[in-house]
Amino acid sequence: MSTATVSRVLNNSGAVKAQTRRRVLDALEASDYTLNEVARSLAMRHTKTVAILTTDVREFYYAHIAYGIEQRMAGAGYTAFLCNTGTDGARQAEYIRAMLSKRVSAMVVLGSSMRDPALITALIKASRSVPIVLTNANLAAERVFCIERDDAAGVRLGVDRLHVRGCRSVCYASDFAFHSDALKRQVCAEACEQLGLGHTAMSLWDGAPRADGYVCSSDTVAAKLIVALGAKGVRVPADALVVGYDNTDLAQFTSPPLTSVDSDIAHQAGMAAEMLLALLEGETISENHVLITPTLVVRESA
Amino acid sequence: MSTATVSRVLNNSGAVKAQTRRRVLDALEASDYTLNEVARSLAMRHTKTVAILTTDVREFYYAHIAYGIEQRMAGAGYTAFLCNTGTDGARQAEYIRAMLSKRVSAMVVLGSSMRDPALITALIKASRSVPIVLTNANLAAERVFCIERDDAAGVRLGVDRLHVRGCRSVCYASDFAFHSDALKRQVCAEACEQLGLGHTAMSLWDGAPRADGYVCSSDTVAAKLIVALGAKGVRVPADALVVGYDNTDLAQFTSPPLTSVDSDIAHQAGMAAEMLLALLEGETISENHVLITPTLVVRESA
DNA sequence: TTGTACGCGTTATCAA
DNA sequence: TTGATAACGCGTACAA
Repeated sequence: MSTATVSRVLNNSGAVKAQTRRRVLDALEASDYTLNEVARSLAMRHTKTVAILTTDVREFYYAHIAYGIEQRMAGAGYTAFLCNTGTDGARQAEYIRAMLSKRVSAMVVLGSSMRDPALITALIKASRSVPIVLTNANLAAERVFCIERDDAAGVRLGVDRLHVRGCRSVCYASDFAFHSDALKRQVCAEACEQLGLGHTAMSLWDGAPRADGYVCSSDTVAAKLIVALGAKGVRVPADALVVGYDNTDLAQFTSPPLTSVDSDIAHQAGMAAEMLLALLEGETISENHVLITPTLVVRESA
Repeated sequence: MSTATVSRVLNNSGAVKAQTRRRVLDALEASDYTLNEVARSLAMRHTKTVAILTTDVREFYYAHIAYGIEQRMAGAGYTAFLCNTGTDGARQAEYIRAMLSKRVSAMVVLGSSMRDPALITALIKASRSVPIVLTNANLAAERVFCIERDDAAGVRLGVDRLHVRGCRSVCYASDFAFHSDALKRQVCAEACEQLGLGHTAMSLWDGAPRADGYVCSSDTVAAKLIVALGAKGVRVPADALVVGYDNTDLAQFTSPPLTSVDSDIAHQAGMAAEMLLALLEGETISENHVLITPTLVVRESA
């Protein structure tokens, strides 16, 4: 009963006589022994863990992606660390260093604006030692892989819908909480111009400018907008049309229910996980930037 | 430059000459060295990690608690594992064993029905080696600590409100997705009886029985109910009153906005984290069952 | 103030 | 088929 033999039965590695195997198994049972993964990790030089970094899991969108990734990785024998980094670059870099110290096998970061230099340098430094996948973010670096939903296409879907329904002027409504807002807003303006539509943008807190169609940055914004509009006597969809974004549960519960851009979160999480797994298998993937095309789910608000 | 000296500057332990310290620091800088926490963990026999086990982070409630716990623990130097266990006891037990192998310093499990024997035995076995805190769950065991919101009080708050507003018959509405439903339903019935109110219960899918007041198991259920009621020509709050539960973001966006039972999630997460921390400090806490008293946030639906 | 040497619980190599 | 034994990278007595 040497440690070597025990290790062999635990890992089904090497050859061991059926009789001794039984003996070991029994002894293990009796002594409520639990394998020490940290020792194993040290010896094997890998931990079978992934770091999930998000600004805030309380966000519907991130909670769903985090869930999808954790589940898929768990199926492959990996365990997930959860990091709520907030939006401060220094803090995010701190988390990244911590995860590197923990020797995670890979990292995935959900939807951070890639603007803060502290974050960026930490990320590309990290990319030298572990595979990194970004979702809803874009960073051009050799060994970091990005999965983005195609927000340009998503916004265009919304504008087209408003156009088809006869709107004359559309407004991009947002609380500008996310880095994706800048792009969306711009795309919205361009699409309107192409279609000959009037265009404005608003922050929710500014009070609504006059428009007969609204493309919102999220369902939450859309819901708030409908309430705000209602308070001014503007009824949806009779007087104005509203398109939400993300097609969350909320879209079913507003009145009227929201027409919303759906970006297939589950699919996105799945892609991220598969990419992670492929990278961990050592596969070399050539395309390090994939775009997810959204669809429009039509309900009553537009 | 021996490993011992390096270790000393890294941990500020022992005495080391300022000059050598500088020399070590410079060398570290130059060689982009990253401390190996797994080796340290093995040597120190603790990992500074907590396991957060939840059935599903996509649930608003659990995402918020997980967030709160992760943040507080991170502040204390701990890292969090995220486990989406689902509701199957065997699978939950599997996750618990895995976390034990990873040598987590503590575990917190969010809102699982403590009915499955596989879960229970795994949990009390685990409690022999690490501190365990349960939130929204109840398990009488020596070294397991529970934090529960007082659902009895919460439901009573709702029923009282309906009573005060003049309802004659109330219905407990739920999709019966959670283990807490059984208790809530029963409490609702008792409260109604005490007040001389008619009482029924319904699953959302059964079609609404006739009542002029509804206490719901969640805001989501309340939102669905309002829509279903509307389809039958029953207007809220004119024809019937509806009370939601959890006071989530959703409560602001339904029409009418929901009166909802608020259980102060942030507070609950805070308590869980503090308790965890106290336990990790080796403090012996006598009361292993604390109840959080909810309040009623009044809006327009009741 | 610094360095040497051992232990933490595994896996892996090599003899037996 | 099995058992010593050397890593893995860190803290830490203990000695220098």
